[in-house]
Amino acid sequence: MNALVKRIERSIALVDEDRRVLEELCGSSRTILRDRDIVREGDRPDHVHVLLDGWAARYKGLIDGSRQITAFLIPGDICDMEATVLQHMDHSVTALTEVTVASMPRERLIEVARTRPVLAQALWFVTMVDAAVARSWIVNIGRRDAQARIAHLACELHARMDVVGLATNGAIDLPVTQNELGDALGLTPVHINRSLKRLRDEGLMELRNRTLAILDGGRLAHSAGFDPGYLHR
Amino acid sequence: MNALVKRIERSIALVDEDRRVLEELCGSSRTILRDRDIVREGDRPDHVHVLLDGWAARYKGLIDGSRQITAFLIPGDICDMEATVLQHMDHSVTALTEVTVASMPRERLIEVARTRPVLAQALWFVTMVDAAVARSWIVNIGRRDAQARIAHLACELHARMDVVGLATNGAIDLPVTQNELGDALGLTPVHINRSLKRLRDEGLMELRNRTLAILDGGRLAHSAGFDPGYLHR
DNA sequence: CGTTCCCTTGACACCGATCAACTCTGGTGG
DNA sequence: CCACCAGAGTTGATCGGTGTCAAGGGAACG
Repeated sequence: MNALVKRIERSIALVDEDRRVLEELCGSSRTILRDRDIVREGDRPDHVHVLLDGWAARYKGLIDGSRQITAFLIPGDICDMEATVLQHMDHSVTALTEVTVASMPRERLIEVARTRPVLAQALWFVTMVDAAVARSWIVNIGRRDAQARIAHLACELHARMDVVGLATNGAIDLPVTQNELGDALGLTPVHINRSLKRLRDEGLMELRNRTLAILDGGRLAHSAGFDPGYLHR
Repeated sequence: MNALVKRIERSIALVDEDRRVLEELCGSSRTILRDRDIVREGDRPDHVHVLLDGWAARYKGLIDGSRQITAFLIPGDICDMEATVLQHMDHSVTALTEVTVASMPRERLIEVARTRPVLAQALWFVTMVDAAVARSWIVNIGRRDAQARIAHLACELHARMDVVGLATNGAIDLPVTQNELGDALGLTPVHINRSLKRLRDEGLMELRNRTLAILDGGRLAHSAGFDPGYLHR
């Protein structure tokens, strides 16, 4: 089943007709290769993309060639809601793995939002959660040391994957390199590596073979100061 | 004139009736003292607050007693749009100065959004810009050193104040302590102070008597890697 | 005229960056 | 099947930006 629908129905009751309209909106999908951009800064896409499978990342590039990832996107996330109301994208979204995305025609989406209040509310909902996650990243990067930052991100991703049914008893697929983690957390890959080792040595979590295992969720969340309220499940 | 209306009309054309409805929504206003919270984490406010005058800040408190500011709010900004669709606030908003806020009844706001598509679009617009600013803060805190961070924030605030007509040739009122700047930028007040001194010594900007003077906008923006695109003016 | 914030400055400690080398793994082509 | 190679992970040594601690100065306010 469509990950977006699944995610929404965790929080908002849809009638059959809503669900049908939503799934029809996501009708046409295509696959994009790893390291390809799904949308790029400056674009004004006429379709809004929904991630159906795989991992993607929002990022902004800096003049010195580095980049900062501002969000990890998992199935059920919307890549470029911005495109509906703003003139152009102010950041890019890239595929971290091979992904499949659905394309919702922009005009049709706007019309649906106008004619089906519950779906409009659902779109508001996912947008606001997205913003809440961004704010929590500011807190994470601004106030926590490397180890807690990684731990907090692990908790967030596990919780979000759980919502769309992609978490199996304390483990998720996390096909993200240490380099990319560094770009997301404002740290160097070297330091990511050292901090992962400490988390592993302390029996809190383990990232190996592109899968993240939560070894002690309670202590991990505590050490990260993780409070899932902002995810609004 | 209402700062929210002014801000929206910079980007979206309103007919008289839209403007009238919007100003009526902002009809009842009150003033709140400095250091008082406007909304608090966990609240489910039945009114949505618009900042009409003064400065406020979104923040999240951490267990160790510190806090991270995730946004500065200026006239025309909405404090708690979250309240319209989510169960509860995931962060607090506090008054940095004495402020005056308008209270829009939640239900009435939702009804207006449903019946007046242009106003709905306007609400989307301010929400998306808010999110874009949050993402740019992630980049700022994640990738720039102290001096560039401060410079970038200065550029952002000047640009935003300009939109609502509160910037006068390179200077804005900025009634924010160095302590609060530290809470916003993930730095200690001591280091904020040193970095402000360097910015002053290099003739880039000056913060004194609660007013920010941009001395050399070009070099300041360059040193900060500031690209105003994300503000979508 | 004292008190309270806020700003300022110095000395020192430490977290994370940088630079560099090596290992491991999976994929590719001879 | 094996040799090679590129990307990713790992680890050590050293450097630098920022935090911490501490003390003092200045302005607003009762």
